[in-house]
Amino acid sequence: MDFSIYLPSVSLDCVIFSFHQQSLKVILLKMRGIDRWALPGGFIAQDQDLNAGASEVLKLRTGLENIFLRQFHVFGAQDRTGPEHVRLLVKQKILTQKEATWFLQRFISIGYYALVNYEEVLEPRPDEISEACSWVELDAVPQLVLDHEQILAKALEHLRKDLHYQPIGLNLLPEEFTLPELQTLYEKIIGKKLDRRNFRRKMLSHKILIDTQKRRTGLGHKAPILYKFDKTKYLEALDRGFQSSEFY
Amino acid sequence: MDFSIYLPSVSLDCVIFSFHQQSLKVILLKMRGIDRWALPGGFIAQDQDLNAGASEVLKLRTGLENIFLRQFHVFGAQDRTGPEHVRLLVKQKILTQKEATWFLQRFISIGYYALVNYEEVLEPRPDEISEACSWVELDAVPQLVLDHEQILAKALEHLRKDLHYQPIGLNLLPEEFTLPELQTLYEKIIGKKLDRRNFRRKMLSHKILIDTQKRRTGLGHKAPILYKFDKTKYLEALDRGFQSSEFY
DNA sequence: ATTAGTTGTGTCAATGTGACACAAAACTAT
DNA sequence: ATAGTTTTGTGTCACATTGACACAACTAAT
Repeated sequence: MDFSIYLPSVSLDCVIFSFHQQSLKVILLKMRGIDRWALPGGFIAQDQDLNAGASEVLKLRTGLENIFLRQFHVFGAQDRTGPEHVRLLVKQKILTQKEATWFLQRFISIGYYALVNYEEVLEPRPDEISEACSWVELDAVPQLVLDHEQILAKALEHLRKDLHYQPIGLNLLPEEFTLPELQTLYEKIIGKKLDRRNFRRKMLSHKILIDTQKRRTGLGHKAPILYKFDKTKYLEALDRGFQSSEFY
Repeated sequence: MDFSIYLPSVSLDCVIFSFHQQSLKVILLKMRGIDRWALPGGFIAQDQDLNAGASEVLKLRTGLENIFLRQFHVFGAQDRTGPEHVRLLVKQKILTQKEATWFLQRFISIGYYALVNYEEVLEPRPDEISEACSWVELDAVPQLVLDHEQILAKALEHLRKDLHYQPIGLNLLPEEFTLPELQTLYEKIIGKKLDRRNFRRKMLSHKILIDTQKRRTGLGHKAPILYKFDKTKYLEALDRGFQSSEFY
């Protein structure tokens, strides 16, 4: 592997969220030779835009393109990377000496979070230095390498904040979904239960949902209405941001 | 100047805001040999934390320490930097050939914004490749180099958003200030006029202001009350963030 | 003293929020 | 079929917040 095509000192890490079976999940990679997991990451080619680099990482791991992807923070502590793991990988001949030199640099890492549709991701794909790649439930995240736990926590924090301004769900839910499902998504993100009736009222007030006139059956109780997003209005809300009173 | 102490590929730019004579200002540097201005920026030493690097830039330009400073975005377009200006500086012998090599790298730039008290900044200080450094009114910003206009615009956008969650003013206003002054600050940031009475009501409801029992006189009209921030509550509000209803 | 310009306080209607109750629908077990 | 279980859709009501105002009080200049 030739790393000279990449910008030195700069890496990026992606927190890839999805929502499946009523729980929030992220993609993690199991590192070789160490009992720790990591966020999928990568580097930026010399001739590549930063955001394009992030898209590439995403494509590599999920096979998806044109996904909701957002920069949220740069992690730049001087001691955020450590040589131990790299040395181990050399000893186990997973990395060559030359490759190790690259990884032993000091990196700052640009954190991105992505929102993807679980169903559309066929099989998360690992890279050279990891032996597995899979979806992990947010409240069952194992020990991570380096500062990746901080990165994950910060991503969630930003996602939570962004919820105040923006609609969410288009990228995380299937084409059609019920309001209770959307509510669960919100609850998982903000970490607390919401009142059904108030949630419905507020959500419908945004006028970004379309009643498909269909219902989800087979659940052993009253069949909830299937909605889909009004994409035009959704995207409009996404960059205009909703609510906010006279000033804040 | 020896640049080998710095991390390659990485630079940072600071949008330093202050509020003076009822208007928002930023510090800009007049570039040598070209009729353009730039945001104060810098690089990160190999053994320095990223945020420490930003603090250092701030200290260098304003003389201030412990200032409100926040990362807001990374600018990483492949073509965001250009060789023309650097070549000119070499021709004019402002930069040596070796120094030029450093500047001709591709950089990603981490954007920071800072909020400082105008009064406490003695005299903004220029660097080697700039001939002047001064406060410029936000609506009188001249042509800037590279993508600095975008950086400035994005900084303002973030400042505006952050206003929704956070108190502001402690870093921008003098120790004591009047409510109309605070209101003008808000108006300049969000770019529109606010209703005096509603502004006062909302601001006081946050309970972060202390009535100093003094008034500002000499204005030719009713003397407004001087307030100061309750620092404890202010800082608490800063990291807890105020308002936000049941979910968003 | 009068005037001009602003500030502090208060009111009121409209809207939004939080806390609830109840009936309707779909499946299950009998 | 019928009754029971569960969860959904709808609606109400008190309370808080918001946006749009009117008025009196105060300071300096004339």
